[in-house]
Amino acid sequence: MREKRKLSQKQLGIDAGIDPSAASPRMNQYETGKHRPDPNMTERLCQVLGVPVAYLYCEDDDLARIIATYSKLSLRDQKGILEIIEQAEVK
Amino acid sequence: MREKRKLSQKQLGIDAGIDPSAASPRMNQYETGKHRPDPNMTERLCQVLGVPVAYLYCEDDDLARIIATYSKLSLRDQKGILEIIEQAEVK
DNA sequence: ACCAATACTAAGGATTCCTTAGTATGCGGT
DNA sequence: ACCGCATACTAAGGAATCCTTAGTATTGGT
Repeated sequence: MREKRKLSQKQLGIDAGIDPSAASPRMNQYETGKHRPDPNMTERLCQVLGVPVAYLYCEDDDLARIIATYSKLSLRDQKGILEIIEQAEVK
Repeated sequence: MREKRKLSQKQLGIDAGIDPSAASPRMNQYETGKHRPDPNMTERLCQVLGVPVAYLYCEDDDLARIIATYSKLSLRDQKGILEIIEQAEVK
């Protein structure tokens, strides 16, 4: 017996702390764009999905990629990136 | 005669399209955290301030700094940063 | 001290979201 | 094909949040 792979809308909401009886409609309203999650819920959904909140607010795909990648690097590598970009700034 | 340097809360709001008679209290409510701007207003405020929306949603100060700095680099330098961070990813 | 500009607060009307109830669609098992 | 269940989706009203109006407090310049 294995676990399910894909997370349903409803289950994602439940994992983010929504009452199970309300999770399905709410998540659907988010996905269809009828409503938007408030900041707290946005935070929790991102935690479940494993992406930084900032990732959701990027029109720039390259920047989105940088954010997602950066957030998974070791602290050491993160600091390295920071230094490099600050070099570029003054260059 | 020179222009003013610092942007008041109110003026920032006006520049972002808020009715001048309401700009001061609204901006203050945002700055003090009593209320939060809706997504459209967030977008406009960021445009006026010249920062990407993602910048506001960073708890991680280093990442915030990266986002702000990156967004002001030349396209050429931006691509360079992207390559470097993708190197780090697989390393 | 005075004035003007800025910062801030309270309270209610306006707007948006969340919940409840329910319908529709997709899909595996028989 | 039919049934049963899980998932996806919608409507509508109560609940929560925001925006506006009116006003007070604070700061900075002369």
